[in-house]
Amino acid sequence: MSRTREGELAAQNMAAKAEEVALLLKTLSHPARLMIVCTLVDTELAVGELEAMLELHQPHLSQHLTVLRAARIVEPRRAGKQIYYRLTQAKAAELVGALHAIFCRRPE
Amino acid sequence: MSRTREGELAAQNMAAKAEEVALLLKTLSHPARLMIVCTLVDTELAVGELEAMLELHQPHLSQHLTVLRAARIVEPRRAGKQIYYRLTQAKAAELVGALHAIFCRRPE
DNA sequence: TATAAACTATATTATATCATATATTGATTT
DNA sequence: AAATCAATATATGATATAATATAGTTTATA
Repeated sequence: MSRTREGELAAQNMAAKAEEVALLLKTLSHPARLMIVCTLVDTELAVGELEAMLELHQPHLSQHLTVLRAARIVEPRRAGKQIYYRLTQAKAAELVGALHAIFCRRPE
Repeated sequence: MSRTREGELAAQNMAAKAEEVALLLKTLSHPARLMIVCTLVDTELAVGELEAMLELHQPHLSQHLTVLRAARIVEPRRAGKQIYYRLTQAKAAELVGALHAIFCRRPE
């Protein structure tokens, strides 16, 4: 295979992967959504609990949860009047872990 | 300090940090910009080289480089007619490394 | 001054955000 | 079982921001 043809393929593979990852980053690139995902990283929480912890207005929170649900980053479970959310994507959880390690560690 | 006051502080600290990180994610959440940053992760490259590797139209690429420059993720160095770009933020580089580890590893 | 490399401006179109108002769903009381 | 309440979701609309193509501009060298 010619070198330029190889380059085209490499660019296309990279573009496909970049599109997938960029989409996830975009979904997480709002402070509220990032906080939601961070808060859910090691526990399931009801909407009302998130609301209290993050100090977000209810419809606003709900709208962001809708975005995260659509992206399949988060999944709801109904229990009576309340709806509990948890992370569903291992990769998203790993990413949050990495972000925490990079940006929230103590500066040496 | 009261428990609710503590909670407010925690929420505010988290919000401040989330805003910073979300901004970075947002800057990287476009496929072209993500590819640019990935490509620069271990080498400096001229605009023309990026153009060829990523198969992007020149003004399009240049506009994305402008965004990355404004975010101080990338820095230009002029050498004659050409302008070489390189990463300047250790944290951004670490993030790209983490993304690579999470999303580009072979599935087991 | 002509050319190559890269940047900037402009205009169009598409998306995202967020507040307010309204709807749904399940539990509780009468 | 109808009315009510509490928890959450959805709809709507106003405003802001982002993406991208085309055209024009700058800078450096030959």
